[in-house]
Amino acid sequence: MENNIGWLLSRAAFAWRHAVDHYMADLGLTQSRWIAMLHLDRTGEGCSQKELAGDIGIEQPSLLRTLNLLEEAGLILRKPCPDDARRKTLWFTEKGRELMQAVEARAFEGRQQMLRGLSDEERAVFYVLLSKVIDNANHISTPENS
Amino acid sequence: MENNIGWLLSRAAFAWRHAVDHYMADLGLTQSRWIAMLHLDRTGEGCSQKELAGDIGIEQPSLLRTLNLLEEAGLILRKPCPDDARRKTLWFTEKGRELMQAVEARAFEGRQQMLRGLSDEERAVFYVLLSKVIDNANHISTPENS
DNA sequence: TTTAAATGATTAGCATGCTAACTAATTGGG
DNA sequence: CCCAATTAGTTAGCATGCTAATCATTTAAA
Repeated sequence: MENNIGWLLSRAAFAWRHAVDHYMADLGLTQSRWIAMLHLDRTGEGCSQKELAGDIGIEQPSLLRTLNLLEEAGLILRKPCPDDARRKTLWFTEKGRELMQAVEARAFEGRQQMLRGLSDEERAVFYVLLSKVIDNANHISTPENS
Repeated sequence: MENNIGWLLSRAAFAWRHAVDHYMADLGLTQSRWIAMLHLDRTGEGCSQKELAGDIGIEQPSLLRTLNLLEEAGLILRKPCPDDARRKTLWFTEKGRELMQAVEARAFEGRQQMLRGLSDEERAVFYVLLSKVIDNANHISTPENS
């Protein structure tokens, strides 16, 4: 029933988030938070909020709320940027850096669970299909022509 | 990069919703609203809020907010159920029923756009993959073992 | 029959994502 | 050199989904 694919897609995304949250629960992290942490590690400490938001693929205000919570939780720090007074740079606290190990492990574990029963080939196909849908969506708002 | 599938999944779902909203914009309906309307049509007028929520696959409070908005917009009505004073039955208004035609057409159009470039076979595979992921997610909360 | 358990609707509040609009700081063009 | 345009961060508020808890009604058990 292809007229349910859109709905199925949103349910799958929700289910995935829910499942991963389950894996992270005892670390006290929700998905948006550990995603922000993983990306901060990948992008590199000292980056700006805008850079991090860009790398994650969300808008600045969306990230900002999450960063506030991570900062309150004592996992990250914001420091002024010496070169540009508008910018703030992002850093892990000791506590935050220690948590990363566990986060990485849980993320891996959760991902394996969610993709259980899918062959390597199926995973690759899944990746491609999702990319195509996203691409189609991105080419929708602009046209207006035809 | 299979370690991005989860993320890609959530982005695809978001992109889909966004794109469909774009198609429905001039009808003044957001996704949750037209989904509720399509399902009310499918489930059948006179059903209870609980039934409709179950058919859509969301929780009652999630649906309730949407129904309030649809009612305010004059598209649906809630009537008391003669058999059971706890229940309320759901009905389209004239205006709501008329809108359905357009909604159906737009939903079809949007879906085709989002699945553009995917063969029938790919669509089928996509459906199966999404179902598997959802199934995996549903079997995660329970274990706690091993 | 009288009271406890179950059920439908609601309310309250969390977790995300977004866009729009505002502030402060930097950059660039005249 | 000064004011306009751009940029980073932030605030405000919408759109969804959820769980937990409350209220009223119905059902079931003692």
